[in-house]
Amino acid sequence: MCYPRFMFLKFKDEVSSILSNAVASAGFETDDTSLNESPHADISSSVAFKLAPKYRRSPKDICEVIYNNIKIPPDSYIERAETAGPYINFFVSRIFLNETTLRVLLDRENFGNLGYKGKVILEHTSANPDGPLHIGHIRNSVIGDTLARILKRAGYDVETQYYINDMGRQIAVVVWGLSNFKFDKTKKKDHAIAEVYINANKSLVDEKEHSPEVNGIMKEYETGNPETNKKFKDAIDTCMEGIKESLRRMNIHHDKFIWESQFVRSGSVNRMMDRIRKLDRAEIKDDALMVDLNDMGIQKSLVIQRSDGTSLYTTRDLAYHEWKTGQCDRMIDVLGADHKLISSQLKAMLRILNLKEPEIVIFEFVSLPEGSMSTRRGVFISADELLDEVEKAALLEVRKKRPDTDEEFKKKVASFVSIGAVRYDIVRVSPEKATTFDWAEAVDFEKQGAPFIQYAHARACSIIRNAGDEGIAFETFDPNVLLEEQEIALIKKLSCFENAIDSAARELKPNFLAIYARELADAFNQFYRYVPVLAAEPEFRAARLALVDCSRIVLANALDTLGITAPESM
RNA sequence: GGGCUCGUGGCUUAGCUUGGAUAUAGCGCCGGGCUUCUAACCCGGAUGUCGAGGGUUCGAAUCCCUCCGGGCCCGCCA
Repeated sequence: MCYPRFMFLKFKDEVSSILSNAVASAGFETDDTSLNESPHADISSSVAFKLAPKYRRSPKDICEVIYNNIKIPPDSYIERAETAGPYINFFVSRIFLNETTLRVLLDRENFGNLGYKGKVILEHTSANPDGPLHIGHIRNSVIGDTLARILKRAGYDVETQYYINDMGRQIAVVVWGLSNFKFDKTKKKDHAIAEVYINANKSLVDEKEHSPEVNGIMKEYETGNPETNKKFKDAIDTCMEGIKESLRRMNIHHDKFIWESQFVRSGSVNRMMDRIRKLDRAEIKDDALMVDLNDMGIQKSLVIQRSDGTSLYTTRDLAYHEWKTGQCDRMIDVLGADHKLISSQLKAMLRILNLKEPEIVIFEFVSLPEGSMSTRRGVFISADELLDEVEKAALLEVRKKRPDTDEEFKKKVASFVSIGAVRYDIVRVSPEKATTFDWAEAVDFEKQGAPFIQYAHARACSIIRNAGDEGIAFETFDPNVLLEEQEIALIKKLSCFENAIDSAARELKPNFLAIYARELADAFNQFYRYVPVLAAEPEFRAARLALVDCSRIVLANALDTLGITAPESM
């Protein structure tokens, strides 16, 4: 038996095509069927409004004429169409509902794969290795990792990269600091590096005579002094060990770590500068190489090469993107709002050079109630501290709610609940929203966050488990008996998973999926409350168990795509 | 000063790209529900000049303009 690949998306396509035909046979012309989601229907069209001015007739009138030309074939995903004043409302059919359940049970953990093809390189986090990740950095990490998971589920071959800015002044400060200040071996390594970095910065401000030493270190690294190289590598490896540990704790993995210095060493930065020098728009000003980007809407000239001949961050970033261009179909960079200007300069330069431009996902800053964070000044809340505190609060919660369980179970639950809560809180809000960190909110488990969704999944597992214990089978079932309002609402919601993945992948908006997951959990909880499963008559019981299994699968897929554990028990 | 961006009930927030039916949801508040598959749950209620003003439109939270407020950026830093 062969089921159509997409559920809700296919329904939408079918409505669109049937409506287009109806519009045409009614004698109207438009390429926009104006389909919208609506509380009044499964999908709704306001096409009559669009046609009204052109044909000088009332929307209601036009709507009526189009409606009379709608022909729904048998076996359609569309049950019926209705007019409601100027609107045409469409409703899904029994076939659609039945096939949705069968589709989920067939595809299982692959449900949601849209068959998109191509290689994507997604860069995220890329925090400077001068200290631990803080709560601003992990907004980048969580958005980036969730996007990578969404794109993977949609079918893309995704490679994630962490770009290590090892040639910046801040790393030179760390290297200088390591030979002048104590490295606290009792601390987690990235935190110990931060301590050195903060002390070094303080003394560089107080005792300005050390500043040339740092400049010297930087210069030696750019030219490639072996002894200096080793110092840099040791410092960075040390810090990255701690950063990777924090990322691992949050279920975040990078496929590759790319050092910006490799592009200097390989000569590709020099080749890039030579190539740019030959451009008509390039000019030498005070011995520095500049490019005029005024016609690209960027007033500021971009400096490509310093007057001493060395490269700049942007130049190296150009070489990095040139390198990526040859290896993928799409490049995505997740960057903080401070990179808005520089990323548009980068894109403009790549366009001029006829190279692939990255798609940039910008997220706004996370600040503390007292102001913005700074690793350099030591003003930040680390990801480790946040996770520790949230985990502590979660443990209290588990003790309260599951006093019957052993300590090991409680700790395990506290761990995945806290990580889920942190990830979900970050990913549920639009990246373009600037946020202020709030401890009370971070440790609040009352709100409908990740634990709400995880709990719905655990409930579904529990029913399946109980059915197994009682020897109740549901391999064969009749989906036609799923007629309760909550059952139908739940199946419709299951069918929208593909839609959620599709729009999140298309628009690079991970928050779409976060909202979907919450709505799915909501639909399942209502079903759970009103529709008995194990206590129902056998034919209903089998179909409902199948629906519970579908819910379990899609909840698990949604949680997995959000990088959050889908627990069997909590 | 210039550029970009955000402003939606007490708080957090969806929708804005592509204008359409009573503006989404959560927290908190008020009231109800555990002899029933895990109550980290469910149900009901109160709470909105969608920052302000103007414009376009049959119709604006959504598009345009002005203003106000917050954030970010404007280095031969990264």
